[in-house]
Amino acid sequence: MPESAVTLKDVARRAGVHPATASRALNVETRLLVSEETASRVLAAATELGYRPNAVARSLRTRRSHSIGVLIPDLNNPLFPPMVRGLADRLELHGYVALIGNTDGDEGRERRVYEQLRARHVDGYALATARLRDPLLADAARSGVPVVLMNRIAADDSFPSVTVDNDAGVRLVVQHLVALGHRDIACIAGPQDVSTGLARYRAFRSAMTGAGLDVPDSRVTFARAFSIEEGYRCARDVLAANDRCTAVAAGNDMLAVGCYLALDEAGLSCPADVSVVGFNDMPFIDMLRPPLTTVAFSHYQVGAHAADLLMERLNGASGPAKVIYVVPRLVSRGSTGPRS
Amino acid sequence: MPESAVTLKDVARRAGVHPATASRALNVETRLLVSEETASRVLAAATELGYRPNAVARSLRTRRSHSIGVLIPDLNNPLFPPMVRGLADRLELHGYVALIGNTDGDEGRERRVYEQLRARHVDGYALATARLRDPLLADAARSGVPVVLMNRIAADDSFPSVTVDNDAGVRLVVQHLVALGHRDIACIAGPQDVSTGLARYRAFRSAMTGAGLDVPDSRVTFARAFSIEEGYRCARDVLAANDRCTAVAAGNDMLAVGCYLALDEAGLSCPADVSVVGFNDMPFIDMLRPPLTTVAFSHYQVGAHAADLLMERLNGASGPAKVIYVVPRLVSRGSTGPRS
DNA sequence: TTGTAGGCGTTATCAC
DNA sequence: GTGATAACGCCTACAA
Repeated sequence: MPESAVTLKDVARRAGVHPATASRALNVETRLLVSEETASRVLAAATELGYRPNAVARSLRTRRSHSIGVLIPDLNNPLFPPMVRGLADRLELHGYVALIGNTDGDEGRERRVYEQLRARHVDGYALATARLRDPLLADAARSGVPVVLMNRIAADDSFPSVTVDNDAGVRLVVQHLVALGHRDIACIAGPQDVSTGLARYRAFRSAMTGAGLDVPDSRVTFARAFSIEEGYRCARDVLAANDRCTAVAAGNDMLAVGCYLALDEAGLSCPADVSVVGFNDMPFIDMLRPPLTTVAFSHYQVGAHAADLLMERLNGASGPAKVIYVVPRLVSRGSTGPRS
Repeated sequence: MPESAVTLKDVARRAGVHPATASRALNVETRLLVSEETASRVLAAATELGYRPNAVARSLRTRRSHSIGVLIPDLNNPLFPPMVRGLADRLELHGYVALIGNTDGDEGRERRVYEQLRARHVDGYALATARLRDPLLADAARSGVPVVLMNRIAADDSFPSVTVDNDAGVRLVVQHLVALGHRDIACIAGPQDVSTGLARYRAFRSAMTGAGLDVPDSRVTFARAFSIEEGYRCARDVLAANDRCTAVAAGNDMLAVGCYLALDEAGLSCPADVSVVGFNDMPFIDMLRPPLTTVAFSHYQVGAHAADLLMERLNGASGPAKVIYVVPRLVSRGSTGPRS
């Protein structure tokens, strides 16, 4: 296989036409401008020479890089790889490639990666890092680059977004626990500056009220991050309050795992003493002991939908931003049982 | 506000110099060619205007894209995200960005993604997908693009590579099991067409022999993939052979997890009836029940080292290919116990 | 239907 | 030291 030094000019020469004609023949959009016969001659020459168009030169000319910047808060969180897969798979169908950046939830790093990607002239962004009020989003909006939000959405509906229906998910959680006889239910809420944290917390309060149950302040703690460590810390706090809750609704699976650790430490058994419910049904969470009851939805679909919304935008659609809510379902496993 | 349409020409005009001079002033490498005074004038103009160099145009001219293609067999496997992080973090220090492609272990897909990245003129590749004898590698070698291998290496040492020391790791495993009194040890080996599968299997045989222990064929099964499903299938086979092994050494953690399932199904307890050891110490594996005894090493470091080797190559180093072996250690957890 | 020409933004290579 | 000029590979009015 020869070096990819084969250029359009080479193909043209081989086919006995002008480079411009070769270009037209090779581009699907403009092929109809060229005679059937020369077109096939050019195509033949191209394959013979192993011609690969130079994407860089093309980008410079067309001002489209056919690449999408993707910002992920934490690629180590198993929730995100499937989302990235869904996004990248779908983008690939349209000839786009994803540039993935990890931000560690750090605002400065987020900004740096964003600018890096911008310098590479990505055609759009898919952000899984959105905070409810996010200066980065404001900038992005101003710059006019298409942006879609995954998993987390913004406070206003100005961006096309894909997220799980957090309200519905939390309702399922509370219903499940209530059906098992639980009335004293604690909440380990996620960070309140991102939509998933806030929406689930609010939904929890509202679902509890709807069930005629009280939520004293001592039964709510707020995690500063969706991490195992924070789940552990918060669960300890709740347990220390010592008001005998029989179930815990965690803001996501990571927090639930932290909760497991705290229960272990306190010598409490799950679900015999305390039931635990998570959110996300992330990979491997069913392998824990006990397997975690949680709210499931297709992470892959979130990414795939996000790609679709982005493609719409890139193709010039410009109506109001669509917000897609993926439907969740409760997966009942071993971490929840009847009230003791 | 539209894209930062501010170009080098704008900066030059504002600074009252020729674009070429502005270019020299802004490029660290060539700044010394320009007078101190004009340099600072150009820099000032650049910041005032918010100039961002156009990476695409620069690539076209310099034939360097400052991007690296990364091929991952399965991003959903928690082993890989930390490796990608290590790689990307290190690359970023040098102004490079990683384009990540997922291959699903599928050869066709792998080829497609590779070509896609090539069309984008990546400056090099980091491959975590290498088979021992890999046609893709042959092509890559011929094309002259720098390539490094992560985690899996090739049959010959012709590529700079980073991998865990599989031999040492497996020796630790066998020593550990033998010290616990086990003599009847089964092996669930990974695919033999990749280095991790083959090296660990061979090391197992050799370590067993070294310990004076026999390895009948009935105690070895070969997984067709490093997946939970295959681990389950293989473990069932081994158990069906019914020759009372008391320990299982799995080719990696995924296979070990599959082994857990088969043991559960057979009504056997781990570690009371059968001890299980994995390899990789992948994230979350310590949260299983029982927590898996396994061989640990820094996944992040593998990626980081790979980036370093790649940078060396990109900077023109051309000696024989270095192969870095990361040192493993055994992490003893709850899945191994004394021979029953 | 095909050829011509110009330029996307940057940098390398000349002169001055 | 700085300016001029010419590419890098491709696309697209416009002309023929």
